[in-house]
Amino acid sequence: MKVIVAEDQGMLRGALSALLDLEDDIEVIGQAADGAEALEMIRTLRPDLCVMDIEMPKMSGLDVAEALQKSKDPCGVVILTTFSRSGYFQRAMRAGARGFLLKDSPVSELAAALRDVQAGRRAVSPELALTFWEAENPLTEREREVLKLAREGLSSGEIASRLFLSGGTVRNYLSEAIQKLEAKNRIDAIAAAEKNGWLD
Amino acid sequence: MKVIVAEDQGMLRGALSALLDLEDDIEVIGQAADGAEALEMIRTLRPDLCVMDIEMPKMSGLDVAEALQKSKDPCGVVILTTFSRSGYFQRAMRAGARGFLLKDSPVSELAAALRDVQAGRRAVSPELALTFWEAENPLTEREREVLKLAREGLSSGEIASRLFLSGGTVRNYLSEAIQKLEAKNRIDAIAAAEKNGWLD
DNA sequence: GGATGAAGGTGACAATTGTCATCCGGAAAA
DNA sequence: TTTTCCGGATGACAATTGTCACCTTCATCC
Repeated sequence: MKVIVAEDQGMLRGALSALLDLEDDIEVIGQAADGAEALEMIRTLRPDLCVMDIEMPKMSGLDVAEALQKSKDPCGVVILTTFSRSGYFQRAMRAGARGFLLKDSPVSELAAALRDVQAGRRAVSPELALTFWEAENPLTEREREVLKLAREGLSSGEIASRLFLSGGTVRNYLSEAIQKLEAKNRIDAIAAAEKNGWLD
Repeated sequence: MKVIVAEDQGMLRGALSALLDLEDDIEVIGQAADGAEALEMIRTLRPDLCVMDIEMPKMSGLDVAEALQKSKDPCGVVILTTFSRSGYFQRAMRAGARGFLLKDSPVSELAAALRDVQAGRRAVSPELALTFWEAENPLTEREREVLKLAREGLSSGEIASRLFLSGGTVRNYLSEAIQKLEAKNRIDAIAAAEKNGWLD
């Protein structure tokens, strides 16, 4: 089967490609260093599968999966990620990903996952099956937006003018987010949201 | 030459070990998933070199390098890291590391670096040579300590009682840190310090 | 000894942040 | 149509955070 490897960290991308290529039934026909490049490559090279990192520049792996789904591209997606965050997993499943495994698994498991997916089965790291039951993202669009700007170190006032709101409203959203996440202040809230993959 | 690979992310650790082992002159005699395990392994297996990640559980790669230096262990250290942070680089050099490269380099470069170091030369990613000239950590011990607690989402008051200081003093340290780092507030300061590897 | 300066420590004050009660407008239910 | 509900929005208030001018201690240099 023909696969593409999309992963921004050069060493892992190269190592993974080399090892997968050693397998008799797998041929790596392309390597992408960011999401946009991956999408482009899938559309021109038409691989059977794509091994996709989530955290990448330009477009995240999840963005790419969603784009493929929208354009009804037949290329199967196997997500490969460092973090077992419930938000990531849920979004990946909704975006039609057929495999989801952690970068902690050995390469042999990745190869096995590729074969499973190619055969029409799903492949999910056991650690992640549990994640399925975890909480949904409790933040509204607005709250997420404000929290993301706060993460960049902006003050409430700056966030307000960036979003054309009053300062009070911004503080209000932050306050709601803090309570929903059971945090003590905005820093705590940012950490809590990130841990679950609820920002981005 | 006999080497050990210390890296917490399973997939990269396995892939790297497999590929290095394919080289005629390199033999991977051990793999460690955290710093403590790496140190233990170096002392019992006595490899020529160790490929060492920085961010690992229990002991960071830099902690291990420092421990080896203190005990005058002859094992050479090649640091392998995601981030080009000046603080990391400077600390690694002081700890006697002989190689320092980014996880963006291809595996072939890692193999070349191992040979260079084994031959008594240094091996440093070109991106990092510049880093040598970058700013030293401007934060005092106290400021770093306070900033690290702030990063966990603690309020000034909580930090104060944790360190047996008055609230005012803590705010004072944070204020100094904010100014030294040219940040707008504590969140910004935390981000700036982390970017340079000045916390930990 | 006395001057100098660096690092740690303090409280007063101003600015920013977090909380709350409340308001508004549109969609869904009655 | 009226009612109810809910997300979005607001300003008043209190708590927390950031700044500043000023002490203290202790080592260093004349």
